[in-house]
Amino acid sequence: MSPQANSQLHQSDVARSSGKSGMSEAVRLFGMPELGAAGMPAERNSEIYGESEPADYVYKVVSGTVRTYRVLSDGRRQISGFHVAGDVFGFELGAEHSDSAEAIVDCNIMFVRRSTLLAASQRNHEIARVLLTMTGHELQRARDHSLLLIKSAHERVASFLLEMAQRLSSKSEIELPMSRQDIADYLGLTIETVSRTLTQLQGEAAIKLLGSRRIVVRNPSALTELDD
Amino acid sequence: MSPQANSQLHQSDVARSSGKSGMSEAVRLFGMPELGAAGMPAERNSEIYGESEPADYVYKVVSGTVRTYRVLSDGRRQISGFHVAGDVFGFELGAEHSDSAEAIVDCNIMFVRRSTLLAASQRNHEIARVLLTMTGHELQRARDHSLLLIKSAHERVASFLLEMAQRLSSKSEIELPMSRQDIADYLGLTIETVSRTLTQLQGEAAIKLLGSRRIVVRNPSALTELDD
DNA sequence: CGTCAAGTTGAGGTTCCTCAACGCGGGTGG
DNA sequence: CCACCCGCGTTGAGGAACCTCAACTTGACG
Repeated sequence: MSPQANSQLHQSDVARSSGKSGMSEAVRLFGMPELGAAGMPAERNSEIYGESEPADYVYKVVSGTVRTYRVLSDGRRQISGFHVAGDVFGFELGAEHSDSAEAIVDCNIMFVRRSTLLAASQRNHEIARVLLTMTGHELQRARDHSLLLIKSAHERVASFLLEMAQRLSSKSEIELPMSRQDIADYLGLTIETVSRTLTQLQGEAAIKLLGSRRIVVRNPSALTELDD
Repeated sequence: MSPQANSQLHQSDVARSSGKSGMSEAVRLFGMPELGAAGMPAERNSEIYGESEPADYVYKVVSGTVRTYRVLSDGRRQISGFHVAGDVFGFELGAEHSDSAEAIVDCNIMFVRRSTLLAASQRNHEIARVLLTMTGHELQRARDHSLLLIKSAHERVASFLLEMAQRLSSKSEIELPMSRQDIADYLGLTIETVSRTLTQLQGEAAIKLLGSRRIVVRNPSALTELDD
């Protein structure tokens, strides 16, 4: 599925994204009238773009959560990142996407043409700077993810919970939009190991499970010790 | 160790870097007179910059091989990349380096001030474009590295050999500049597992070991099958 | 020829995966 | 309204992959 001209949301609807600290530059970027950003809904589990499709658009999450992932020939899937409101995804340097993107829950998405963005960056230094900063942030996240993958299962789950607590909740209670399978594929573990580890963390009084997707961080320092 | 004004190599000495396909843009970048690139030697195992030091310089390998890495609090080390002649490293968006860099063998290194580079990119669209492309390449490599880390030991070692064969040799014979410990820390394995896996690959007639650092790829397709 | 770092090999242990059964909850149809 | 079903999650038992610890080998260099 590629974005069509039938943008079913008005810009005014999608412009009030949450835009957490740090990434607010990307919010401004999509708000620039010269880029002609449009909006569209993406329903749960629908594909936004696929690996090796032409990378003609760059996307921003307005609401909901998106996963980007790559699959190996034998079907193993690695989720390279979760993208929440305010996050930009799908920006590539090559002509084709190197990963796929799917909505985890019903989402609202904005998009701009990549060619428009690149052309604008030739004229506008500010846009060029934001593009570089965005790519640099992605690089940072990719490296953090690599570092995550050399840790033990306990440490990976703890790091994941801290990351999610920081990114999608202000309080200590986390509402996870993704399934155990998504978490497992992000952490390079199996769903059973993720489940067992969460149970263990609860046993250590580090967290409390309120239903499978609601988690309270009870003892953040216990998680932080596992994180670094 | 930070680069000093005492550039002990003339530009003419260091300008003839090998500059393999693709990354040749970076070569041109360091050749631009307005950037005032300078050169320096870096001897085997010496630090080029350290984690959380100010990221005042951007570097390019002229000759030799460099490792960049991060360490966890308990001493585990992850090598995020090996950098050979023509590769750029040490470019950060933040004020501080997020990894460390060391020369694996005696190297010649060029460097430019980051502030000079960023200032130049404001005036020169070509430089801005090269910076973005460079960062994008790094992003691609970081993601490939993440994907590597979810594979089995066999697959990781095979992928590593293919990567090295492609990057630092034209023939099928590879001369590895790095130790087993470096390889292990790059692949998220132990030296024993790396050693055993190489022995096994030799047993499967996929490779031939000529001394610990010289390897002949005997059956590339056997490695490629493990790679994707 | 001796020394020392680097690499290899072996034995045993730990972590995580695999396969399987069971539990829970939300939706649908009788 | 209840019963059933089905996807999702949890728990258990056993096995495979990789790690740890230790001994031995190799090769480079004085």
